[in-house]
Amino acid sequence: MSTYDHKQIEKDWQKYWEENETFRIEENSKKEKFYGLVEFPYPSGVGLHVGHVRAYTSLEVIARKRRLEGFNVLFPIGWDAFGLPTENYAIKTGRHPREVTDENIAVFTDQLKRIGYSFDWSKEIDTTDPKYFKWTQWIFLQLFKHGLAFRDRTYVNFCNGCKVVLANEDFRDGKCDRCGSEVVQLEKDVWFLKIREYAEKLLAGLDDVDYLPRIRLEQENWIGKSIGAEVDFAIAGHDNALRVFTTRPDTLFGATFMVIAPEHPLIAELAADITNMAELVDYQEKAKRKTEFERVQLAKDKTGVRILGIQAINPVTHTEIPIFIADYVMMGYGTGAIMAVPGHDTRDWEFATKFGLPIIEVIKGGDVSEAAYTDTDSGEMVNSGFLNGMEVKQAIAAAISYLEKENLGKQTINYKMKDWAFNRQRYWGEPIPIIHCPKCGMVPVPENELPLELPKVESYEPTDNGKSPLANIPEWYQTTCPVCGGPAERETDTMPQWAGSSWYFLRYFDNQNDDEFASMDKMKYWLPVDWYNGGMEHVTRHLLYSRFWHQFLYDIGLVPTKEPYAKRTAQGLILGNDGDKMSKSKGNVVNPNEIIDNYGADTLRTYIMFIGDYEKAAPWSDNGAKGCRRFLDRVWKLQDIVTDGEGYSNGLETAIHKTIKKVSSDYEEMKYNTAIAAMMTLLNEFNKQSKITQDDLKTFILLLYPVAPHITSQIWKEMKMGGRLDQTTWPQYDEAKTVDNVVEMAVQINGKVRGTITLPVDADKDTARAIALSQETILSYTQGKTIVKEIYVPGKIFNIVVK
RNA sequence: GCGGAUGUGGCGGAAUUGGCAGACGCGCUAGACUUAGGAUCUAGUAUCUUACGAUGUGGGGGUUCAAGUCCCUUCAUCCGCACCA
Repeated sequence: MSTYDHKQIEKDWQKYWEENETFRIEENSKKEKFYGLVEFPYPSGVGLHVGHVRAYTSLEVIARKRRLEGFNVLFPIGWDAFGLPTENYAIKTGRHPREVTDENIAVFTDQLKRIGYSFDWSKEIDTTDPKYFKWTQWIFLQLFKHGLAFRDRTYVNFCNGCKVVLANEDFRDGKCDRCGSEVVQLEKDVWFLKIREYAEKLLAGLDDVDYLPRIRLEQENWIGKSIGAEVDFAIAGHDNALRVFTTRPDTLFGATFMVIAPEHPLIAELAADITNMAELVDYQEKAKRKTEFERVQLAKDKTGVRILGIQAINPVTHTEIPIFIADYVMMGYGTGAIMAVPGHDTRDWEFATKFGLPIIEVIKGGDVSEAAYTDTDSGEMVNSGFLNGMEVKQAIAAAISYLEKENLGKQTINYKMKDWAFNRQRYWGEPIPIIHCPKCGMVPVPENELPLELPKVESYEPTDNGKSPLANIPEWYQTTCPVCGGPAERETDTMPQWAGSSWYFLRYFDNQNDDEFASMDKMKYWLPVDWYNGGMEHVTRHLLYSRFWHQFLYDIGLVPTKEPYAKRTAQGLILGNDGDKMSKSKGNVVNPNEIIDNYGADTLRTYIMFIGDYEKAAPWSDNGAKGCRRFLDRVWKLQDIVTDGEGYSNGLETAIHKTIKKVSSDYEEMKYNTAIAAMMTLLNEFNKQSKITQDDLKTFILLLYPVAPHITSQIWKEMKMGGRLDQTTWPQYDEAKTVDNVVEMAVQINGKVRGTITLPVDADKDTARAIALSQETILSYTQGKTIVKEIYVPGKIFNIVVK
C-alpha cells in the first residue's frame, strides 16, 4: 500500500476537481436545487482566518452531501472587497486600492482552494467590480425613486483617526471600531435609507423563516418594537402642545414634570416666552459636545435645566407642571420628550429627587419616598381619578380610550431601530449615483450611465473636514444635470460597506448578466437561499439590511420571494489555545496554512468540525489537530485489512447502519463533532475485527467524504471502488438493522446498578427477572427482602424495588 | 437595569421521550516494537477507599422506582441590548 502523502494527494484532487469542473452548477436543470450560502469574506491582507474555515466547512459538508443526494447544488463564493482596511493600507503604502484588493483576493483564492472547498468558482463575484456595483447603484436608485433614500442634516459621528463619518454601529464606547480614535459629533448632510418603514415587515417576516432562536431574538431586540401612546400636553397660554411617547399611559396621573431632549425644537418655538434662554443654550452646547457614549454611559448623575417662563398642563389632572431639558432624553427615540413619572421610573425618580419635584404613587405596592416602584407589570391604580382601583392592564386600555375620545392622544407603536445611515466619506466604495443640480435638486444618474465608476486618481486620502476624497476632484464631480442640462455636481459620498453585501446572494447564479441584476427565471429556480451560515456578529445589521433590500425588491416585483434566506445558522468563535479571542497582539493566531502544510487540508477540516459544539466558542488545540491527523492515518490504513467478501461483515452490519443514520442526521443538525466521533467509533470497531469487506470500507469512505474529501477520494481510487466518488450516492440505512437484537441491560436494586444482564431486546419482564435473579450478586440484594415493585423498560432498564 | 444562554473528569466535549453519567478526542500512566521516539500498537485513566463500597453533572431543596435531564431556589460565567420613556 502507498503511504498517506497528504501534500501530493490534496494537490492531485484539487487539480482534478478544477479540470473536471466537478462543482459547477447545472444550468437549466430539472433536478431539485440546493442553495448553500456562506458569508463572503472581506479579503484582508492578513489572509484567511481559522474562523473562516469553521464558517465555510460546515456548509461545505452539507453541499458535498447534497450533491451525493442528487441535488443541483449552488455553493458559491465571492469578495466583499470595498472597505476601510484596504483603503488605509493603500494610503499608507502609496498603492491603489484596486491593486491591493486584487492581491488580497489572489491570496484568499489560493487559500480557499488549498482547503479543497467545493465552490463553483465560475460564479465568483466581487463587489468592487464595476459590473457588480453597477447593480448596487441601480438598486440604490430604485430605493431613491421610491422615496426610501433621503438626505438629512444631522449630527454624525466623525472619527478623528479615519477621517470618516461612522454609523452608530461602527463605534463603541466613544472609540472607533477600526482605529480606536475618539469619535466626535459633527454636523453634516448625509444619506439615510428608510429601513424603519420596513420595521413591521422585518418583524413579521421572521415567522416565515427558520433562523436559530438567538438570531431571531437579536433581530427582534434590534428592531425594538414597543407599543404605547402618544399624548399631547398643552403648554399653558399657548396653542403649542408638547407631544410625548409613553408605554405607560396608565401612569398619567403620576406625571409631575416633563423632560425634553436638549435638541428639541420646542425651545426655539417658544424662545420669546422663555426667560432663561442663555442657561438653556449653555446646556445645549455642553450636551452637543458629549458623544452619545458619554450621554448614555457616563451620565449616571442626572443633569438638566428647568425651562423658565413656560409650563405644561397635565391633561388628566389639569395641573401645571414644569418642563426641563435634560440629556437623558434622546431626540432620536419617540418624540424626544417624555412625561416624567417619578413614582415609577428610576430615572425620573433620580431627577425628581435632585430637583425637589413632587413624587406621586399611582400604582400600589412600593414606597415612592424611598425609591421608584417599578415592579408595575401588574398592580392596582391609586391617586388616579377615573383609573382608581383598576388593574394596570385595564388602566392602560382605559387611559388610551380616554385620550382618543378627548383627542389628547392615541395608541402608537415605536421602534428603537434607526434609519440606516447610508454613506461613507471615503474613496473605496460605490459612488452614490446622484447629481445635485441647483435648479432641479437631487437627480438620479440615468440608469444607462451606470456603473458610475470611481475616478482613477493619484490621491484618495480623506479630507479633514469630513468630505469624501472625491470632493477634491472637480473633473469627476463637475457634470451636467441630466434633466435641465445645466452645470451640476455629483454626490461625492460613497456607500457603506453594507451595501454590496445586501444583495450579493442574488448575483451568484447569474454573475455575467449585464441587462439585469439577475434574471427572474434563474431567481425563481434558485431562491430562496436554502441555508445561510455566518457569524453572530452579522445577524443584526447585515441580516436586517439585506432582508430590507430584498423585501423592497419583492414589493416592486423584482424578486420572486418575500424573504431571501429560508434558514440561517451561526458558528461559534475559535479562540486561541489560551482561551482568549485570537488576535495579533496576543500572538495566539493560528494560521490555517501551517496546518495544511504539516497535516493537510483534510486534517484541518476534520479538526475544525470536531473541535466542539458548532455553535459555541472553542479554544484551538494543536494536539487536537494532531489527533485528527492520527484518525486519518488510521483511516488510510484500513486499506490493509480489506479482504474479499460481499456486503457488510456480519459483526459490523448493525454498527454500520447505526453510523449511517447518526452521521446523516448529525450533519444536518450541525453536530459535526458527534458525527466524527461516531466515525471514529466505527473505525475502532473495524480495527477490532481485524478484517473488513470492501463494502464496509466503501460506506465508511462515503460518510467521511464531505469532511475529508481528498483522502477519501484517493482511497476510493486506490481500492478501485468504481466510478467517481463525487458522482456516487449517499449511503442508505435500514432502520430495522440499526437496533441490536441482543442488548446488555443494567439491573438496578432500589435504583442502584447492581449488575448487568444480556437478553434479547424484546424479552419480557419474566424473562428479565429470571436472568437477573440467576446472578448471585443480584440475588444477594433480594434475598430476605420483599420485592415490592419491578420496573422493566425493554431495552433500557430493569429496576427491582425491595423492602 | 432588561433580555438570552451556559455551568458535566486534568482539557475539548458526549448523553432520544427521565433509564448503566463521562461516548469520541486530547493529555496522562504502564507495556510492546525500536539504535532512537516527540512514530506506531496494546492496556488503563471521574473522585475517595487497601478492599467491600461510597460519592459524583456550580450550590441548596423537591418530584420520581429512577434526575445531568423535570420543578423551586441560589450562585457564577458568557453574549446581546441599554437613561428606549
